[in-house]
Amino acid sequence: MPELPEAETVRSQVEPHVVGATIIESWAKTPHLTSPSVSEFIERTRGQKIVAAKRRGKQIYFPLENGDNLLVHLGMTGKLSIEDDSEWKPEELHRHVHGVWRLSNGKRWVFTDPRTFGELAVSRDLPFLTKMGPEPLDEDFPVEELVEKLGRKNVKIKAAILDQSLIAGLGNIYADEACFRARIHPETRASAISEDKLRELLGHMRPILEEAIQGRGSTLKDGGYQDANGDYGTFRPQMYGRTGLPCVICETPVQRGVLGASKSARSFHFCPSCQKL
DNA sequence: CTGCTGTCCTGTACGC
DNA sequence: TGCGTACAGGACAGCA
Repeated sequence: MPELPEAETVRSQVEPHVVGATIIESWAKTPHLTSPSVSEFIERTRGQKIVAAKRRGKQIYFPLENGDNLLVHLGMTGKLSIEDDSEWKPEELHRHVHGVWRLSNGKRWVFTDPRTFGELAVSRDLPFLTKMGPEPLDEDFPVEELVEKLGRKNVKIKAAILDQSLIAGLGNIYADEACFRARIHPETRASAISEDKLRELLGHMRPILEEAIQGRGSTLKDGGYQDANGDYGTFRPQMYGRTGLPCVICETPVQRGVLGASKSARSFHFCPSCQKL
C-alpha cells in the first residue's frame, strides 16, 4: 500500500513528464474522491501549466501556474501512470480510472484506484502542510521534540507513529518495520517506553524509508502496488506480511496481531521473541 | 483535548 | 462449482 516511499517513488517518476507541461484536457468522474466537485476539478485544472511535483508525507501535489494545486492521494490502491496520448472516449476507459489529463507534451496522465480510498483535489490552500507532523527524511527531523511528545501519549506505540499529525508518512508496513528494528512490541504504550528507546525508534525511520525509496517501494504478495512505470517495488519488509515465517534475527515465527476494534482493526506483525511487551 | 470506534470501497482468498 | 463471508487499511467524523 502506498506510504511515503511509494508516494515519493511515484512523484519522482511522474515529475519529468508533467512539470512544464500544460493540461490541455482534464477529465474526472468520481464524486466521492474528487473535490471540491468533479466539475470544478475539471474546470480549474484544464488549461493550467504544472510548475512542480511535490510530496508531503503520503500526499502528492502539483502546484499549478495560477496558484492552485492539483492534489493526488493514492490511498490504498491508487496508481498514477504516464502513457502516450491518443484519442479516447470516457466510456472506453476501465471502470477504475478516476482521472485523466492530456498534456501539451503528447503524454496522457492517468489516475486509477480500484478501492477508491484515494483522493483527487484542486485546492488553493494546502492545510496538510502545517497539520502534518515532521518528515522523517528531513535533515532537521526533530527527534528530541518527538521523544517528548510520544512520552506523553497513552496510545500504543504503533498507533502513535501511524498518526500523521505526529510524524508524516508511515503506514502499516513501515511502522511495523520501525518497531521491529527498535525491538519494541507494537502494542507497548508510548508513555511506557524509555526516552532512549524512543530515540532509537525514531532513528530507524529515515534509514528504513530511504532504503524503501531505493527499492521503489514495497509490493506485497497481493501485487497491489505498482509504481508509475507499472513496475513492482523491490523493498522487502522484514515483518509486514511475513506471518508464520521465521524472524530474520532469531527465526522465531513472526506473529500477527490486531490493533483496535474489529470494524476499524489494523494488523500488526512482530517477533514475539525480539519484541516483548 | 485525548483516545477510540465506525465508515467508506472492491478485488481476492478461503471455507463449506 | 458456486456462493457467502472475511479481509486489506488511510483518513476523518463522531463520540465519551
